[in-house]
Amino acid sequence: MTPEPYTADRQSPVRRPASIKDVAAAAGVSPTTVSHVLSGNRPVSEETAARVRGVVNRLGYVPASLARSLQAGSTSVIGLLIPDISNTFFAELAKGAEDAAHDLGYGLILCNTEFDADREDRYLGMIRSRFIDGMVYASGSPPSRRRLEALMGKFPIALADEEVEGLEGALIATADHEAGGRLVGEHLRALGHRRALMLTGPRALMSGTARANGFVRAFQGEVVERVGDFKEASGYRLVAKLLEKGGLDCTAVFAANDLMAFGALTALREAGLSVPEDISVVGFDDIRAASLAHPPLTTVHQPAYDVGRTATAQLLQYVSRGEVPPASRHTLPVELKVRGSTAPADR
Amino acid sequence: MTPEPYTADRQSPVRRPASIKDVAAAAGVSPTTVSHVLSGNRPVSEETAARVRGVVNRLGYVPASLARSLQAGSTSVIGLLIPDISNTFFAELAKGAEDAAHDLGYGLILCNTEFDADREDRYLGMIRSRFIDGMVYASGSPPSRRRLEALMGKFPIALADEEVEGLEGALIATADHEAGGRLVGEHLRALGHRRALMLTGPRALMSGTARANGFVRAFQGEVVERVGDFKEASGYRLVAKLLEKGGLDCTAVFAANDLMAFGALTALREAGLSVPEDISVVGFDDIRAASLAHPPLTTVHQPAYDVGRTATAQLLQYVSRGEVPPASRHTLPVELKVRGSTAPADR
DNA sequence: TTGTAGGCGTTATCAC
DNA sequence: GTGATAACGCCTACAA
Repeated sequence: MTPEPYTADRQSPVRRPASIKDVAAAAGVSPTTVSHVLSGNRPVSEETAARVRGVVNRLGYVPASLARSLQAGSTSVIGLLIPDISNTFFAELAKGAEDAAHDLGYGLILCNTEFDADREDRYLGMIRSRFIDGMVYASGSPPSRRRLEALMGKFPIALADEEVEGLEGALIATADHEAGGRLVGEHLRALGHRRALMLTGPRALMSGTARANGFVRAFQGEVVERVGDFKEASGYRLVAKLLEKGGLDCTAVFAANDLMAFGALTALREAGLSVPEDISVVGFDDIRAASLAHPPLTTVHQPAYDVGRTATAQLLQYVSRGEVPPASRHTLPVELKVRGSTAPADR
Repeated sequence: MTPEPYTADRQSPVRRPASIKDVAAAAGVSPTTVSHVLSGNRPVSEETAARVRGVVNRLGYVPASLARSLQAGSTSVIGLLIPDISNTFFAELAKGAEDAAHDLGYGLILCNTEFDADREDRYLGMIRSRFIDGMVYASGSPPSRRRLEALMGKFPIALADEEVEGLEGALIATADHEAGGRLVGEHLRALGHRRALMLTGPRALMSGTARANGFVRAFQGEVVERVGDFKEASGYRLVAKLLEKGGLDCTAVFAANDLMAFGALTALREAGLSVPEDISVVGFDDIRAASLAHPPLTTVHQPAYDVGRTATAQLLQYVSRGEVPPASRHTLPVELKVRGSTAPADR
């Protein structure tokens, strides 16, 4: 780099953008004044201000946010960590988070991990290196727990829709998973089901445990459990494997989320079983495709948008004051959506 | 703020994070040495290095990315602008972009605009203020064109899956929209349809124009056109309104994307029409819900992941050299997925 | 093998 | 109403 700023003007090499000094020099004032014209932080004579604004426009000057943030000690940007961007449940959650952030003048960065620990690490690095001021954590890859633990307390983090086992003292906003499980249990029991297959998510997640507890308690029947990973493929695989080994021996399936329920649906269909005549299927989340599917999926509606919005608003309340958030919990109500995938167990 | 860094140790106020100076002082070396121990940019005696690393761990030192970026002149982060995060088409595109970015050591920020011009502006501001090194633009809100035009050429921007009318000299990666339209036209014609309703996206988008051109040319029948906005609700509204006014007078509907096709499906069902018996429906994109829906939707499969990946890889090729990308175009193949929502037009 | 000094672009403090 | 100066935290010539 030569010390002459405005020399290189060929094609490709990006010209060095104008800095506040360039503007000041061109306007015949000090950088201080330029800064104040732009921020309005102190009075500037109208004449000077007009001249400065002219130069700003002519040079296309835009303050470097990096320098500004470095000096301010914060970036006014937070992150939202989610495991699977193509699950529309998280998309809705993200919308809530985005709206809450924008309301308070913060930017929101969406961080998608694909359930990948390395990727999660990379994104968490953004908060450790203070590229972002805080993080809403809506992911749930189990191996991340220890890392999370080390981070919380040092950096502003809020948990959305998910709790991590053993992690306490956190700021948490979740749906009422236990109630959701209970609603499903009661529904299936009322339909006469007495033996159900439960497809869960990874063990370390409290949301899953809470759902399972609520379900088992209310169902009061036999429950076969299989552990999956929230992906459609795992719902398919678990059911297909049981089918191979001589049948499900159940009249109902309760999947940890709608995606896994879709996988189960496909496996059942391929095995020649009809839903809900031969077997009932229930999901969790109530994503858009649930009502579109055939048959329309009975599922538990989670207020995804509100969960995202609440977690983010809570977090920002502390971030904006430069404080680490205290423990606090917000539990949002859920609702059972009875659709076409469940029916009485009399055959 | 008192000048003593390590005093405040109460509860909430976040303690000032350790800086390179703190580490240097604690290890009895200069900041330069700490920097080099961490970067490996010049040899450091093993003894010193070990001591420094010890202090780094003890203090939990993480270099401030802002300061690093300010000095380096780039952040190694790029953005991806999309209009609708809950459309899984964009989710897939984002995955491709994310993979390409990570492969080259770049971070990717997902920017969701909800088709909102203000929000798009905010996010484009990140590139003007150099918070990010470049942007993959996969949005398509028409009013943004003038802004985009001003930005391209000054900042590294690539267009993914979308071209904006009149915007030339850009780096572009899209699916073959025209071929997609043609495939649909041929398919419907072969089924005996002669009069079709075409639900388009906003006019300013070239992708829609290309699809329409391909369709009209291959269909060789009468085409009624209605302009929508890519949202499910608009597909519903347009069809419902025509139905109210005395029927569609068409045997087939070609929607600009799957979401609008779903909306059309709902409106038709509510009017007591069956698909495909009474009327055929075709979408575009082939999102996950398309094959799940009832009936499964005939649609054009776009290689969303590859579009995102290609656009991003192309962009980064120039960003990493500090160059503004030249004009170039990559057109990716599409594929017609014939499913249950289309049938012969003989009734 | 290590240290000193300057600069990245801003804003806050202090002085006039 | 306006300016000089320092500081945010880092990297990297240049020097020893």
